[in-house]
Amino acid sequence: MMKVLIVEDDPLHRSYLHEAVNAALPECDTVIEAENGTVGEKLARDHKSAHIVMDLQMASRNGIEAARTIWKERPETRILFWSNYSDEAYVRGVSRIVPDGAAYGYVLKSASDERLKLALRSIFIESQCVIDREVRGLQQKSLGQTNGFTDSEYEILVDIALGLTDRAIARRRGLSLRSVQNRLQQLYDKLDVYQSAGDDHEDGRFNLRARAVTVAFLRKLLNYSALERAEAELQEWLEGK
Amino acid sequence: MMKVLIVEDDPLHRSYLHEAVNAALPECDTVIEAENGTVGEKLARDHKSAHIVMDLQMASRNGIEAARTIWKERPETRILFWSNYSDEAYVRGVSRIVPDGAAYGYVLKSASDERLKLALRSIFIESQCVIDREVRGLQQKSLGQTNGFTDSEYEILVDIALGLTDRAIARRRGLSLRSVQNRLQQLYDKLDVYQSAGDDHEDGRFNLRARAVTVAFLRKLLNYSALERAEAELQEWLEGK
DNA sequence: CAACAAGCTGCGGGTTTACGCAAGACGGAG
DNA sequence: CTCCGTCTTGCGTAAACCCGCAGCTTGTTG
Repeated sequence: MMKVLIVEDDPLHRSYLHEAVNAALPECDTVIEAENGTVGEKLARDHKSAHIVMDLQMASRNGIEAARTIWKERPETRILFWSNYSDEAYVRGVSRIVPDGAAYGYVLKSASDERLKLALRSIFIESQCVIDREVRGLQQKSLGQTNGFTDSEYEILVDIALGLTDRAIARRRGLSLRSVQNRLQQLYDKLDVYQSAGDDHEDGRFNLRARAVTVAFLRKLLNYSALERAEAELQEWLEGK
Repeated sequence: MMKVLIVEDDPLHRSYLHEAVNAALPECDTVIEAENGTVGEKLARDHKSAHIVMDLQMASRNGIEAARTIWKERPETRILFWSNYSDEAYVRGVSRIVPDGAAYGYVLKSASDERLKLALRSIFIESQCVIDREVRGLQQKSLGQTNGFTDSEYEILVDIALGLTDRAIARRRGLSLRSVQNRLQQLYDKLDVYQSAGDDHEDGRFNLRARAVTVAFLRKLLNYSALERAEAELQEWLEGK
């Protein structure tokens, strides 16, 4: 006897998931559906669901936000994230909110039926973590600093993406002005903002700060949902003086 | 006797479209499918298709790019854009590439079956333009300057989003440095970058340039695909000295 | 403990931005 | 033709940004 909650805003994908759950989990007797994050949170609370399949990238409230509040209330909830993309921004976002020892999964929508069903069983029955191969790669790269970004660099990146000044960042992160600028330089380095800047002549130069943000976007280090979340956090911080 | 080409990367949506086309257009005897923009372009060329349903936002080559090259080769092609979102960036992108007098449509994926079928018939049979109500609103707002952005403002926005310096923009657009900065100020005005900057104390100020880009992103004036296109154009311009 | 890498911080200066002020240029309304 | 609004441009200034140099604090390793 098991209950599964599906949070996904595309009706086609939702019904596909519904079928997949039925096929993969005969022991599941109830499937409920939510068409966005807000409803998802509410249903999770009402039904005390312990098994959730969650889309990232929904209009009303994205999957990461929803998962965060759900996990905050009930950290043992098992969540399978089912996403179109493997942007580093998503991967980072998810791995930042997963509670210690929680079982979760990250499967791409492009995965085969078979893989999806396997993941469903592994996570919901066996309480194992299942991370899509492709996603795994990113995770490795971003945690091991080889060619990846440390948390502090990522933090700085987000801050300039939000449009904060050096001074504001310094205040927010409790650093001196110079330290902030140091981190910026590291960031510029890693993002290769210089090469594209210099080219050959010192002709068409870039504004490093703005360019860094763009490059990060193009490399999927940032995306809309990450920005949205960061902006919300920023507003929160601004309230708290 | 009619041929329809479907360009869409999500298999679920693709087969849904296939069915919808069959149901709405009995006079259509052949339906071909492409799973990304690159393949789409090729098939369109090979089959000389005059009727296309096109997703925006695909991994390999996005719908706007594909549509552009297709229309360049055969401007009388009828294209129905079928998209998840109505970002201003998409709407603007589409309306920039549609040839004079061409029949095209823009329908959201959230539209009902009925509306999709109606749009298919209107465009492919009657050669009429069909624009989703919601999208229409944006279009109006963005062309009429009320509360919207002029082309020159939008141009500047893209340029700073790309990370160009004032000087570089001036060269690229054939303006003086000061003119560029004027336009920037207009832009900052319209994007309301000041209010959020000043707040109450002149304490936590924003970097206007970076902030403008973020705000534009959050308001869907820009999105990944627009950035991608702009970046490609920029590189092209850099080549041409 | 000594040695060393990594990160924080202040100082100083060259460059880029943001923007007020004001003088032309252009185009439509009266 | 004249008046007026919009757009462009130059000049000048205060602020913000980019960054090399150098002194300090840490945590790590032999």
